[in-house]
Amino acid sequence: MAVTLKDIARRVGVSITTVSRALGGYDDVAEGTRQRILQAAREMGYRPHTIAQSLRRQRTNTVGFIIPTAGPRFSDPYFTEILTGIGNEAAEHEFDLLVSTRAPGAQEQEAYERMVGSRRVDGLLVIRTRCRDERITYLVEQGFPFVAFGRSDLDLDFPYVDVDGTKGLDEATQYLIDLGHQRIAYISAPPNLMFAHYRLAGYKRALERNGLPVQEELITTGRLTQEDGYREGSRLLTLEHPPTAIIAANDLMALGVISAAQERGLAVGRDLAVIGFDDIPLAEHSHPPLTTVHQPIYEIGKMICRMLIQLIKNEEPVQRRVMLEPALVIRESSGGC
Amino acid sequence: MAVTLKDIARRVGVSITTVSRALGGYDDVAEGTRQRILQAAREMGYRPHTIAQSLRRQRTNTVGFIIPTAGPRFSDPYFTEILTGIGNEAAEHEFDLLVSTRAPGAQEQEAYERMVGSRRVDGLLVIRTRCRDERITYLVEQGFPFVAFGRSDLDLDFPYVDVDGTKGLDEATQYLIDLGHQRIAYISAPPNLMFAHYRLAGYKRALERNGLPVQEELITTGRLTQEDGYREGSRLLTLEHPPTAIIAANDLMALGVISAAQERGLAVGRDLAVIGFDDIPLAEHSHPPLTTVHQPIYEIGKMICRMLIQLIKNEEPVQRRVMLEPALVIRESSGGC
DNA sequence: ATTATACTCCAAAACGTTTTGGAAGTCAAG
DNA sequence: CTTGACTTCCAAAACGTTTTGGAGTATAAT
Repeated sequence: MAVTLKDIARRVGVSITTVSRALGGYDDVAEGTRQRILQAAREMGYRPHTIAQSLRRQRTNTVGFIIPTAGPRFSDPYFTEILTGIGNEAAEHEFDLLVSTRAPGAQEQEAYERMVGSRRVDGLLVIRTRCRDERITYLVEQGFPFVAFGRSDLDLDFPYVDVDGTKGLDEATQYLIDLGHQRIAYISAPPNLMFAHYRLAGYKRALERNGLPVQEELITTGRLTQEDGYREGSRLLTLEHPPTAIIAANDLMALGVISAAQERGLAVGRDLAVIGFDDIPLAEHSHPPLTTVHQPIYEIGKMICRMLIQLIKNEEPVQRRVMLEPALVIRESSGGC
Repeated sequence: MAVTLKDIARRVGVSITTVSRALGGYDDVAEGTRQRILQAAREMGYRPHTIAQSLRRQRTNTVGFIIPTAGPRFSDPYFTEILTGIGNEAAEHEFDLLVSTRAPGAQEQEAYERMVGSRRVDGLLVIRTRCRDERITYLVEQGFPFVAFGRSDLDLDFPYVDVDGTKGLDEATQYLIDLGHQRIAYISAPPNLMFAHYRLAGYKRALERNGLPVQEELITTGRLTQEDGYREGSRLLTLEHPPTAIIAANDLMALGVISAAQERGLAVGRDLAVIGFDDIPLAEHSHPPLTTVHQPIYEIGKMICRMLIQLIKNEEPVQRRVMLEPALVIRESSGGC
């Protein structure tokens, strides 16, 4: 059986209270007693019973994270990276991480209600914010602590971190225009995702600023998978007047585009420029290496987790809205280097 | 404030016990009373306090999963997929999932001790078993329920699921030999990983069976990243007598090899055959599509999670050792189709 | 010698459940 | 009218902590 405060108390010949206070570092226990207690605890291999602590303190020291998956064979490396960030930061603060994996929809909403209602976690992390995001409405309504990765179109005040996707796509587009490209296609993200709009806006803004037409036939949408990138890339390349450059809303789709181009015998970087977004590790070692808009995914994971924990502990006034600058990382897939 | 059994009891005019029993579905509460209680619970939005339940029942209904990461920018899609499997299966059984992310080493061991000692989880999932795996020794020693993905070289009896890597690599190698390849290189995994040995053994077995020499210069090792695949691939291709085929211990490295080959102007599938292992979704849509040894990662995640939950509930006699057959998926990267 | 001040300690309550071991009440059978 | 068997209910203990509000004792100040 696991050893409890009671066991230590009995062995040292002292009350449970005193053991608790000695271990808790309070100064109302004599130095000698404290030593005997610490020693006994060590010898007996005492570990506090987290569940009991949580119940009593009304604090679980746990953050929740519901990963919005897309089907069973879901394997976006993006999520591993952000999860690593979140997990490592949580560990640093001695917080645990409760994870759920649910595809967006009713079951996902239920998962949120479960986590909030059952009081298993002190706060939640929301990623990939959506238009009229019900998760956010719900959490704000419940007054439940959370931090989001991504802004919202709801008129609600909540803490978030985001990357300026408009700027990122503007820069990427401008870079291609500067290289002389006139027909630049864009594979956008599902329109219910907030970032889809920001990035699309950046693309359009750059075109317009340079007096280039925004052509509907060059704008398409994919579900952020490599497969969709491949499919949409193929479509674009078989257009009567195919684009000379393709930007994808994320790296995975950009990699799909590269496959599509290579299958057609095009040399990516020479015959066709390709740019992605995210800068997942895969991007650096693709062939050719992918030009992409870098966002510090791991750091963002750490950051939102840190902010949430601050919020929970209501420590120092948290910076509630963090906007990060993306950076265009130029590699070979865009040519011109 | 959250509503408790006490609140319902007061409102319905009945004891806490009765409320608990009504909600728990016991048959010692009158039908009328039960209805009034259920109704009140619904109206008041009652949600059981999981922590309190756990404390009382001495069961957390939570499984733990410590992801062995490799550095901050860790983003192996393999882990997202297995996590999705685990998470979805857990949800089906109304179990929660507590995740930690730790690089192998002292901190990882501590994470295990924390999870076990603090009694926050009812069982653990161990993946990527290692030689003389301390995690396994520890868990067996503690008598703590767990299920592993991967066998062990320890003389211990524990439940696991594994894929026959020897067979997988044997088949892959044989396939290349049948295509006429004589110089087949192999990029192995870090030797502390159990699967590294099984796969390597399969490679050697096939060579020997066919009377081909096992050449040290054609066997190398990478840390399972695309980067290492690229590096080792480059090295192999600049050998005086370069191989005509390269097998990598996982898909990510195989993708790195493809990059290395293409950079040298080799047409993968024609000038060089490449085969991976895992069959991550990325493999299907690379260019050219990657021939690889398929293992059902998502299903394995579900399976080990299901087995663990059975173990915890000590339901039906669990099948303790599951060995899955891998299947060679032939795509273009290996040529010959 | 009294009072004040530290210093150590602890009993008991509380967190929200589940479970045990009856206590009432009702009803049919003897 | 008793007895026994059901049915329906509940008080209290327990799970392992933390925290509150003192109690007791020794020491210092008056």
